Amino acid sequence: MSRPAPSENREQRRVEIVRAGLELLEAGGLEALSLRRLAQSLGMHAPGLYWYIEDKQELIDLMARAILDEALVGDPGPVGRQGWEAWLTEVAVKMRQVMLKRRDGARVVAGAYLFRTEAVTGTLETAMRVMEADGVGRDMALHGAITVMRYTMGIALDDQAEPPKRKELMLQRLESGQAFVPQIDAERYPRVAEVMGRWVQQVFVPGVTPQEIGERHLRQGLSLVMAGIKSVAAGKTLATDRSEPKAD
Amino acid sequence: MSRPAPSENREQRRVEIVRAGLELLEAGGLEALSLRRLAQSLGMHAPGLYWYIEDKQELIDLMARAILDEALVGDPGPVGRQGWEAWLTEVAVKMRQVMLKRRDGARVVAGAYLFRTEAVTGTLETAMRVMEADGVGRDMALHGAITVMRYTMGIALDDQAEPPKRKELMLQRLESGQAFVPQIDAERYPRVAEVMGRWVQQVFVPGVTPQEIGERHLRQGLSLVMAGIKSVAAGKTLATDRSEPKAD
DNA sequence: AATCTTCTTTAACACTGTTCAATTGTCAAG
DNA sequence: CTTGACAATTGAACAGTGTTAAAGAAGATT
Repeated sequence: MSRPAPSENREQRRVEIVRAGLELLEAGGLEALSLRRLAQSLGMHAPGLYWYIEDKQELIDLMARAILDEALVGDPGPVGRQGWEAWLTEVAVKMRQVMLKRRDGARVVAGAYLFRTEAVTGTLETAMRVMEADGVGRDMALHGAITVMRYTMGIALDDQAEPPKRKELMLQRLESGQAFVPQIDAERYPRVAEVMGRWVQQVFVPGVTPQEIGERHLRQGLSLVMAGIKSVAAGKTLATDRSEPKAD
Repeated sequence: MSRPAPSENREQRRVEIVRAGLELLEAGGLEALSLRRLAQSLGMHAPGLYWYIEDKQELIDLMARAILDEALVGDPGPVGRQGWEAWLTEVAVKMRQVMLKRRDGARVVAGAYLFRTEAVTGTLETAMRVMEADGVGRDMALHGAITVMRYTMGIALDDQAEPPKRKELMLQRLESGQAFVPQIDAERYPRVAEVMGRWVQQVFVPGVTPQEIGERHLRQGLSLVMAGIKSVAAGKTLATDRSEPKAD
């Protein structure tokens, strides 16, 4: 009945709440993250949470920050002979990883207005430093780094968007060993059907998890973006351009 | 009391429901999209909707499809001397536009598992056709086109992620003519702060709407991706690589 | 005239986030 | 010791959500 520890620090309890929230998320996805359930898992009742957080939205923001921090905080930047390309790629892969680790993790991060986190800013700064040292222009550097992160977000979201129903159906077809024809009309869309069909084959390569396939896809998309950065930076076609992403 | 028209086609009513849903979305965002409100706007009661849709999720899927169709259906492909680069860019811009037109439109599209829509497949097919004709390899073409779309999704989401609170605060500062220092620690993140500060200035250029700024940003990000595609396609460094995005 | 099918409503269930007043436990001052 | 003040928590309630089950109305079919 009586909570015995009133001397605890508030901030400390806050991170405990966030941690519990993340556990709930990991277990049951976003829809399982209700304040009552969260409170119960902490041995208290829902309204009590409002002493620590303003909103459910604030809780989600904090959770999003925690997720991103897990990937970004303490990153040393490129090590040894590692170029900014390889490093940025690894950072993106790590971001994807921590988001996909939790069910709906990507949605949580996307739902919060995340891109002004301390950790993200730090990573951007590091990226700019090493890119500038490599001859990439200032604006181009920041612009490129932001592009990389946004692309990573987009792809992670898409990775997790697949609703459970469809996932089950896929597994069923896979187990029953069916021919697995992707539902693409080969008559009308021959090119897409052909390539998709070929890609789908590779899902069956044993020993390769869907995780790895998604990661490989991310890496390939990133290689496009990176190549674009280098190519444009070398040609200086964008250098005189004033780029202006959303301000805050 | 009594609905007089029983001879209506079910599919027809379905699209009416979707249209009403989109209107509701446009007016009040995702949180205003409740089944009761939707039913009321159609002159019926919430449970009646379940004769037409399975789920609220299905409704959202249909709405997402409708939004994307608005941007993609009937697109003629590159016209005249327009190259695939310029065309794909316009397609992406249009996608962003129809999503941002509705409040939370991007979130709706992202929430549905959208990337197997007929319209999207058609656009991918067209993209592949023109890109192949320009010497881009098959896999590279599809991969590049998908990358463009995913990046567009990511950026649209970010555009709409800004919570109302923060938007108000920004407007307040803007109106009060304050110095508008972006909350970035210039000591620790000098590069980011410098460039961001410069970018933010441009928000004040009169006659330029936030819409246009966001669009310009999208175009710039896309130019990176496009440059990447061309550069990699020319160098063939990815040609022998087996790219394998998520299968379905 | 009775049955079947297609829609629609009423009532209810189990939830949700959130607010408000009342209540505890703890420590310091009178 | 008692009295407040304060931090932390509870119970009850509100307005709303998606969803289900059963009942009802209207036409078409038999």
